[in-house]
Amino acid sequence: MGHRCCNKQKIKRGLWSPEEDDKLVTYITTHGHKSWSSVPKFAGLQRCGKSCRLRWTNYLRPDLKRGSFTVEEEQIIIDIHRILGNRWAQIAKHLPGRTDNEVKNFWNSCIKKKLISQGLDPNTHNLLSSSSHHKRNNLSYQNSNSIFILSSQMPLNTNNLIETTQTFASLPTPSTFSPSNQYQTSFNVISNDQLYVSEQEQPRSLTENISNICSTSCNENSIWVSRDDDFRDSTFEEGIKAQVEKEKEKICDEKGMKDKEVNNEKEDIEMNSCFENSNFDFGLLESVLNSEFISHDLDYMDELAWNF
DNA sequence: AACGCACCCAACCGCATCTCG
DNA sequence: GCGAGATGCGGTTGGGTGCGT
Repeated sequence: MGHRCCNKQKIKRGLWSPEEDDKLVTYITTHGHKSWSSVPKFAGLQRCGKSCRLRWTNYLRPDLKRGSFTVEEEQIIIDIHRILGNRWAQIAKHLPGRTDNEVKNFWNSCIKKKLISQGLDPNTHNLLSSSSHHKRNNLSYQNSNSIFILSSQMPLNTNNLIETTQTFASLPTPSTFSPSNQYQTSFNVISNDQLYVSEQEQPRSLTENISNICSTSCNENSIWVSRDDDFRDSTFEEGIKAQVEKEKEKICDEKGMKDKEVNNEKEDIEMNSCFENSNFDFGLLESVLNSEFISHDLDYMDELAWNF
C-alpha cells in the first residue's frame, strides 16, 4: 500500500526518526515548502510529500505550542465545536500553536468523555437525558466544574414557541450591564445536581422583552439578561438576520468583495481584521445563536461559519 | 514478572477542493 | 472547460505506554 501520490517511490511509513526530522527541519527552514511533493526528494527523505507536510504541520513547526491544553483552550474548543461541529481545522485556527490533529485528538480522548459523563451529547451539546428537556426554564448544574444548561421555552413570535438550550461550561462572571437594560432572576439550589429557575420567579419583563435579549450570563446565584436597544423595534430573528446582512454588506463593500467566498489566506486575515474592527459584536451574536438557532435554522450556522 | 486491557496520539487513508497548464 | 496533480481536511488506525490484576 502507500499513498497514491507516491506509488512509484520507495516510501517509508510509520513513525519518524530524529534523523528524518532533522533533514526535514533543515530543508524547510532553508528552502521553505513551495511544493510538498518535491520536499522529500530535495530533503533526502524516503517519505511522500503528504507525510512530510503532516510531520511539519503537526509536529516540527517552530510555532507549535507544547503540553496539555489549558482550561481556557478547552473552553474555546467546546464553544466553537458547539457552533461548527467537527471542523477541527477551523477550531484550531482559534488556538494559536495548536493543530487540527491535536484538537481532534484532545476532543476524542478527553472532552468527549467529559461531556458524556456530564450527561451531554458531545455532538449536539444538549442533554442526553430527554426528561430534562421537558422542564421549563431550568438550569442544570452537573457538578462543580462543569456544564450548566439553561433551557426554556420562549415566544419567538405570536404563534410559535421556541425551545432553547444554552450551555455554559463554566459559570461566567456577570457582565457589567447598565441597570436599565438588565434583568435579574434568582435560582434555587434544589440539590447538589440541579438548579432550577421556576417560571414564576422569572420577571414578567423578561418574557415580554424576550425578543430583545442579546446575551445572558450568570454566577452562582443569578442569571443576568441584557438586551440591545438596536433590536428593540424588530423581532429577535429579524434583528439578528438584519445585523448579519448589514455587517456583511458593509465589510464586503469596504473590501470590494461582493462574493462571500474568501479563498486565500491573505484575504481571510483581512476579513478577520475587518470583523475585529467592526462595531458589531460577533461574540454576542455567537452567544445568541448558540442558544437560539443552533438547532432551529441551519442557515444561521452557515452565517456563523462564514464569520470564522 | 507476565499478561491483558484501555488509553493516547502520531500517522495514515480517502475524499473534497484547489491550482495550474 | 477539462484533467491531472497538489493540497487540505476529517475519520480512522495501530503502536507505544501505563495501569490493574
